[in-house]
Amino acid sequence: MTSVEEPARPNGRIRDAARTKAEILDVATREFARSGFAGARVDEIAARTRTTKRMIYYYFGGKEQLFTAVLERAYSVIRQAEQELDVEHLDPVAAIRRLAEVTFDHHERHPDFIRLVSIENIHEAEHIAASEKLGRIGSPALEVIRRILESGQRSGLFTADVDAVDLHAMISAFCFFRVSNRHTFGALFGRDLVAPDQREHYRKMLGDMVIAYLTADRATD
Amino acid sequence: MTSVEEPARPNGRIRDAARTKAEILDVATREFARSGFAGARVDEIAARTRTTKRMIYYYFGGKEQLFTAVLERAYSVIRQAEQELDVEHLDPVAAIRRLAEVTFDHHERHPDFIRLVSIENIHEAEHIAASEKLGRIGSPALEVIRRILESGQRSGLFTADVDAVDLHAMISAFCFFRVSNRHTFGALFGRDLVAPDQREHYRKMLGDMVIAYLTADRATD
DNA sequence: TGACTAACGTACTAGTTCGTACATTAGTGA
DNA sequence: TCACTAATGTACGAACTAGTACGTTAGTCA
Repeated sequence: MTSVEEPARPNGRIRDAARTKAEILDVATREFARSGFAGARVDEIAARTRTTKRMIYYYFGGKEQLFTAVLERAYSVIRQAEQELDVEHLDPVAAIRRLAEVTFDHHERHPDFIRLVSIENIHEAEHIAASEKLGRIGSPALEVIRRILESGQRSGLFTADVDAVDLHAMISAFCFFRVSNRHTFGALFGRDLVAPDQREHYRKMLGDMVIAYLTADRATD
Repeated sequence: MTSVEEPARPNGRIRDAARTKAEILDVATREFARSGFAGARVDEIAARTRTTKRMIYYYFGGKEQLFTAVLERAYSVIRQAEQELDVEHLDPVAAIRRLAEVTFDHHERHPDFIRLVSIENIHEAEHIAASEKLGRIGSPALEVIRRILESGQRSGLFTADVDAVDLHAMISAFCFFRVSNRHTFGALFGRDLVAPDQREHYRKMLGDMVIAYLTADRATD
């Protein structure tokens, strides 16, 4: 019997379900984003955790459900960011530009999220479809866009025929592509779309594009 | 010894290197696009072919090189389509719109290509980097864009500060996202971006967006 | 016509990978 | 304080998977 004051946990074993669960999700997010669903290894995820593979199955049930949980958490982060959007006090043009910039920034700051969404699309969104939390959840940004658009159209600043979901798709497309296709685009055209010194350039380009589209007088056909 | 007239090849075995190779590439394209690189199974690809797994290794060397060969062929198809682009006789506005539409149509017609590119981005374009055929190949469309832009800017129709690669990225982003993110977008917002009855709508939207951006008078900062 | 080789097929293996049976312990409430 | 359970760890197995060793045959050219 050693008289040395041992730390309270001789085996280094602490119990903290919440921490363990969160740590698994953190590591799984990185691994799935890095290697795709099939490419990610359950053993590898476990190894990068302070716990064991057993715990992944204990808490999540399996690889598939783990990926779904990763997606659910990733989407909840973006939804939270969108909820903090505060642009209603701006005039429509400034509000839309601000919204586009926030979207732009979020995509840039969360490349792992972009990769997860790309991967989920390869799997035809089957995990989203199977998730109760994610089905048809929409996004807070959509409501904001709807209100800004309406205000801008009422005042005659914006062209009348633009739909909120379409505008959201347009903004997302630009932000998403820039990050998701960074590597092939860079390899083929020799230009890094995510280079730091190009950041302001593309941020402005997005805003200019959206505003130009919204304020152009289109020939009615 | 049967006296029945056997077909010329009693074992059904015909030799045709070109056909075998092409068939492997066809099947591999579908399988990689469907399941991703790690998710695709060499045995499955072989099974869907009239030949055997042995031939995949005989002609391509391995799974990795097979994927590279699939990518090379897929890119050569789009480059060929772009080379047939004939818009130089149009005025700049019409030419850009036409170019956008051709890009739009090509993306819609080749969803497997989109998926392969998404997958290659998950792998950070390592196969493109390793391929002699694909490194920095650019695209014929770029040269076309360059010429139209120059002409439009010279005549004062277009704003001066637009770069050809950037414009190509803008057009590609819209076309690519619509196909690549079809499933997650549909699941989250309940709208199918590739629904046939929405096709003309989005095609027009892309053209309007690009022309609006190119002809807008931007406040210089 | 017969020898040579490119093209092809079969059967197998070594290593991997998801998942689980079973054992153990930390905390907690009676 | 003790029993009970949620939380955790270990060891293992069945199935899969990329890749290969070895044998065979169709076409062609000397």
